[in-house]
Amino acid sequence: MRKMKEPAFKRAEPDARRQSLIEACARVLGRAGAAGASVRAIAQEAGVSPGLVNHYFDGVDALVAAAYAHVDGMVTGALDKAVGDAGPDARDRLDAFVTASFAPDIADRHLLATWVAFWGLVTARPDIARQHDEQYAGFRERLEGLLAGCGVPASELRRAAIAVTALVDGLWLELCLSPGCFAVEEASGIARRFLDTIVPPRPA
Amino acid sequence: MRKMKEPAFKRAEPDARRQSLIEACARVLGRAGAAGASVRAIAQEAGVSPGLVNHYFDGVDALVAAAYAHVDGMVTGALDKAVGDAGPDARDRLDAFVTASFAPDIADRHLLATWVAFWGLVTARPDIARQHDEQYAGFRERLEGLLAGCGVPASELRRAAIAVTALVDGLWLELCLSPGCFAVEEASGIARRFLDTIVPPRPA
DNA sequence: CAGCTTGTTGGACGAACGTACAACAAAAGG
DNA sequence: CCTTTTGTTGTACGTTCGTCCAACAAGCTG
Repeated sequence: MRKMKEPAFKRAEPDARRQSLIEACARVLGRAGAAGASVRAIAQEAGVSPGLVNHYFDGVDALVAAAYAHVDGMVTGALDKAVGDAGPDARDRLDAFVTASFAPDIADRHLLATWVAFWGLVTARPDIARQHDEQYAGFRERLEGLLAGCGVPASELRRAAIAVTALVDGLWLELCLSPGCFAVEEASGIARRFLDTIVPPRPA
Repeated sequence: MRKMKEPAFKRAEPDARRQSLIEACARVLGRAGAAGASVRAIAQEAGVSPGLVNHYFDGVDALVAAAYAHVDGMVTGALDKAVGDAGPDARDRLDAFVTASFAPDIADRHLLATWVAFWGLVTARPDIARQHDEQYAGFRERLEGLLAGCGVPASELRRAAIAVTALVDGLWLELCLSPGCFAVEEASGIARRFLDTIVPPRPA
């Protein structure tokens, strides 16, 4: 039997390699927290040599920021899908949005780890603080659209979006940190009842 | 002039020394984040030699946990003082509680850093997760007392406390992360309006 | 003042870190 | 098949980390 010399490694498209590093970073963060997210650990998780991390990213911080953006995009995608599946009714779509925020794969400790690692960088690094501002504004903008569809007047839109975002985030955070404290159904129930107080009742 | 030989160091009561290390840890966390909170940095901040940290705490994690407990105690104290200063009316006391949660020295980036560092440990360490559960339960219990005083029925007390805690925490978190996004007055206004929806109106 | 207790020091040690770079090899082009 | 390109490797370097512990000295006791 002829010995086939297998390639020692495979080249990848730069974007694909970046993506695999980002996902490896998110996995390491979920498993070992920010303290364990070293260049070596991430490279090993991605199955590449340590040198590649610095070849694609300017240090671990930039990689964590990219991982945050990636996870944020996944969450946004999941929420958008939930809204799309909810049908045409505006209030149903809004309810689907907040309910999906507490789905098991969203309100998850491993996802929280990426968020926490990112928050840890916001304090010290102005450029990352700006990234947070932008992504947060995007989240609120999306929510404002759903609220407007439910008849929330434009003058109250901003305030309502801030409030709903805060409540959902607070519930989501506590759900991740203390999963046994209250149930997912309680969280979405609380959020929906809150929506009742800021969304005009449906026309009969 | 006689040269007085000053002592090279001063002994301290164990509790006082622990306290000074805890406060130094909180300051370092606020300045440099969890990444910069090394044994050496904390010891230097406290003005002692590095060896003392391991003499009083089992590693940096335990010190961070103690710093979290300390900061949490300070926040609790500030909120209690605000409630005490609010007078006898139950609703005034409840309003004071949530308003004080957004005071400049509470909704502060430097305080958030301690929280974030602690949250980063919750994921990986069961004992620290338990500590979080306990302190969070304490916060909610306190809030339940205020809500009960306002006439919230016992059957809804738990749900209401979870909801208010989540909203306040969500607003507080965003206020720390993006101070320019909305004002403190907006946050407390949102929280108070929410309280109107779960607290029975005052008797005329 | 001498002796004892122990809080405190400060450096030694190995491990792990981020960084940088020369060598290598996979894939593409001629 | 040879050459070129460049994604990838692996290592070496200096730094910083947490841990440990023998030596030191502050302050109490007698």
